[in-house]
Amino acid sequence: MTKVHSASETDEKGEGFLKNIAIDAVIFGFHDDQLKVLLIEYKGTGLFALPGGFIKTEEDLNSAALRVVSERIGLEDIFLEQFYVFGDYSRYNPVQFKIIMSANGIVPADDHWLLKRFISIGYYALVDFTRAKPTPAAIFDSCDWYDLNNMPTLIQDHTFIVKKALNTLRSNLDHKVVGLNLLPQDFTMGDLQKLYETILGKKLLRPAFQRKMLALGILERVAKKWTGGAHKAPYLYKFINEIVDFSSK
Amino acid sequence: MTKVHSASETDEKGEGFLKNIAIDAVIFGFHDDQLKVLLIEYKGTGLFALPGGFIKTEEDLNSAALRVVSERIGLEDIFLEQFYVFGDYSRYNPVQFKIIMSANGIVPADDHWLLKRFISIGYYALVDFTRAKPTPAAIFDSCDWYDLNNMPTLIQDHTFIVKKALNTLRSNLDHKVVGLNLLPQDFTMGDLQKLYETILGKKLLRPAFQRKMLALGILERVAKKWTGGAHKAPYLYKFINEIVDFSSK
DNA sequence: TTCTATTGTATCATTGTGTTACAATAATAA
DNA sequence: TTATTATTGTAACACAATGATACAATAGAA
Repeated sequence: MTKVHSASETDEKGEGFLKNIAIDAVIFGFHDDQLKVLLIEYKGTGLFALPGGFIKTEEDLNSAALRVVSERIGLEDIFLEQFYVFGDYSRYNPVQFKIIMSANGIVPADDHWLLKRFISIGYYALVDFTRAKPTPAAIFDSCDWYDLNNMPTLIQDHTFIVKKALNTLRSNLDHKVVGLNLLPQDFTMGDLQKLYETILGKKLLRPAFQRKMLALGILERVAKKWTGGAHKAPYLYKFINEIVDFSSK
Repeated sequence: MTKVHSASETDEKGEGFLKNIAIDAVIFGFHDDQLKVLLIEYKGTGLFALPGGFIKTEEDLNSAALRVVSERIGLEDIFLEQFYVFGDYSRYNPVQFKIIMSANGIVPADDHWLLKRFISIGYYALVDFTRAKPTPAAIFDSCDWYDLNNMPTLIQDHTFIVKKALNTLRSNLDHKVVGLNLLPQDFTMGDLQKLYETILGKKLLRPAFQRKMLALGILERVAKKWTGGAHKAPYLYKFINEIVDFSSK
């Protein structure tokens, strides 16, 4: 939920946005053998949250989600997918939003639209860490990457939302080509394996992993090789085309 | 979308419900070797649609979905799961709802809440056909089962929603025990195989199917046998406990 | 008792995966 | 130049899962 970045969103009635519906985005990156999540911090509150936003009156839901994510990281080519809708009544807690608005000099009326109950549609995004440019909105103190297992406390049920997003990512690992979106253009088989191991939270056997990945037929060896340490140079790979889902196999 | 069954839902402002959010339910049943879907017909319009409803102000989203489904089939023990949120702006078409309301003697003002744009949260349900009791609401002419591949034309994007629900069901077939919810208490291995074949839309090999199902360890042989034709009597099985998801395997 | 249709399962081939082993190689050091 | 070392690429084997065929068991009908 609840990036409040434009004048219209602080409007008492929320004209121009759909009521009672928010989008929360779990944006995953991968760097230094760590899964990262993008979090924002509301100005002057010390409150951390997932990036989020609302749906404009004439905007497609998925477009709204893409807008919310790309505003935060400055990229357009993003893997983005709905994973769950969070709609328990117990999520409803207007107090925190009063604090956030107060810290921005807004004293909302009790029937301000942002203090109403919201159903939140959860999206998860996979982005290339090396190209993403975390960009805070006006009412954020910060917008940055955090290690998945070293996050600050988040508002509402956002920690749970991250957990659920990770579970979705894990179970999609067999069906979708995840690396395509989390790794730079070229990468070694070791890089890819590290990514998988980090997402799954367990070690994989190298020969079996390599054999399986090559058998998928979605990797292409780039003729170039790596330079670096005192050992055999690994191949660099890239993904062949835009095949993203191969669940039919 | 858009079962209009209580006085409050025809209220101009939609007091008591969340705005801009609807629930659409794809309720699957299985009978005569056919997958069935429950459809409703709006009174005096010839318009067919999925059963649906809205979320009460203090109601959990999933509870609302359960309420919507159980009101239609009179069962409480239902497998029910979110599968997608339909939120394209092109879904928005208030004309059909004017027709539906007119046919019920309501002439809505142009800003009637039901004529606003709705985001629809799609749920699919699996129910025991033999125990379900399709029950129309006051403003329906009918509420009945239809063969999945012989449905009438549906309003809005409801045909697409059914298609997407079926795809979800198919890809969940490996992870969830589907038969538990679509078959009566006791069934033969042939019944179970027919169900799988119907969902997947293709033939399966009998020995492999039987071996795999038995290996899952979720079936229990009921001592009784079948009586009927001029051949060996099959065993009757039932599902052991409430294991519904075994994706950890 | 014989015949027929269907069920339960054994069997074998093929494929996929876990595991170990080892040759190939890129830098460094002798 | 040659050995050393760390890592990569892949062969090879064992084992499990699955596709496919075959056949014995059996319930009713002829």
